[in-house]
Amino acid sequence: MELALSLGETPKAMTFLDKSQKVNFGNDLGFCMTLGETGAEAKTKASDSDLHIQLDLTPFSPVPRSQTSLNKLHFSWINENLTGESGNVNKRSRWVEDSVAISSPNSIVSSFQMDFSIYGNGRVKREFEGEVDRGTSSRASDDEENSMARRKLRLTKEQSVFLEEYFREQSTLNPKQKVALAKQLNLRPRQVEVWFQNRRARTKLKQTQVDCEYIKKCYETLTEENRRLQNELQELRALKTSQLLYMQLPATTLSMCPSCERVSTTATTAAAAAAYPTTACASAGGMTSSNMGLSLAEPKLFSFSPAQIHAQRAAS
DNA sequence: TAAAAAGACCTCCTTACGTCA
DNA sequence: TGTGACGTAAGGAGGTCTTTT
Repeated sequence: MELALSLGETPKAMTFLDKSQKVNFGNDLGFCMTLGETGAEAKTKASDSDLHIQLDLTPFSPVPRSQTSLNKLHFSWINENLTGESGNVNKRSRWVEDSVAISSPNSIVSSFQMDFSIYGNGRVKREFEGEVDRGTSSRASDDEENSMARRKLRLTKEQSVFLEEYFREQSTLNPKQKVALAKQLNLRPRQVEVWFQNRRARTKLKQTQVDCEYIKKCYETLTEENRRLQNELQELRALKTSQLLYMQLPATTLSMCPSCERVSTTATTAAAAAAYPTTACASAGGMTSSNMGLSLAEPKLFSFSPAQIHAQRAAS
């Protein structure tokens, strides 16, 4: 394990481009913390006597994973400052805000930035190089700047993880928190803001997908239930009809209207009167089950074939 | 005190870019 | 090496809310 701490005036303005010159840590993680202005500001103030402080921690000091959610990030410095001795997550927000509150434009603290460019596994992130290039390249043409403005900068894994952890606790940021987070992660406040906006959109999209799946399952379940109930209802109706005929109607009162060919009980019953209220049906000469040789005892009571009906008509 | 203007921030939609199979 | 799918950073439009004038 190696710890390198640099305090004091730097011979030149520090930029995060310098990390390419640092030790190759192999699988270890490099951690560069910088106090001072970086990027364009650092470039423009390179000749100033501003104090620049750079702290390199190589690699991360081991931190127990079990303390707080933040500890899982293995950002030891953050853990100490954001979670405090009690590990109370609420302290993080307070500290983040305080870090802004105590900042003044002229203080060293105000220009504090933390480089989260972790270059492990020999993989060098170029995002910040582009960021710095963009900021320091005052000689770039407007066209180049315009094209760079749209250039997409992927956040490092560590930045994303940290933002995710923060988002898990609160999905929105107030302006102070936004600025503080941006400073910690060496991002622009706008980037932090956009990240939270997109993150909320992703959360909402996922929730919508989950809701859709749930509603779809509910729909399928209800459709099946509805089909089952419809079948049951049909059976019950058939059963009820047959019971009514068996229990309430005499066998000889079943009749059929020759004109409309509908089967009914005799017109003298209330049920028949309700079923065939027209005088045509009532006076047309009903076809009784008795004169057709049918019996209510037979299930095929209502099964009159067209030939039967035709024969009955001809006879009448 | 009410109304208009300004600004910040949000959601929604879209675009552009980086990554990966 | 080229390509399409996918994830995501970022831009823009339009709405809402708060503050200022």
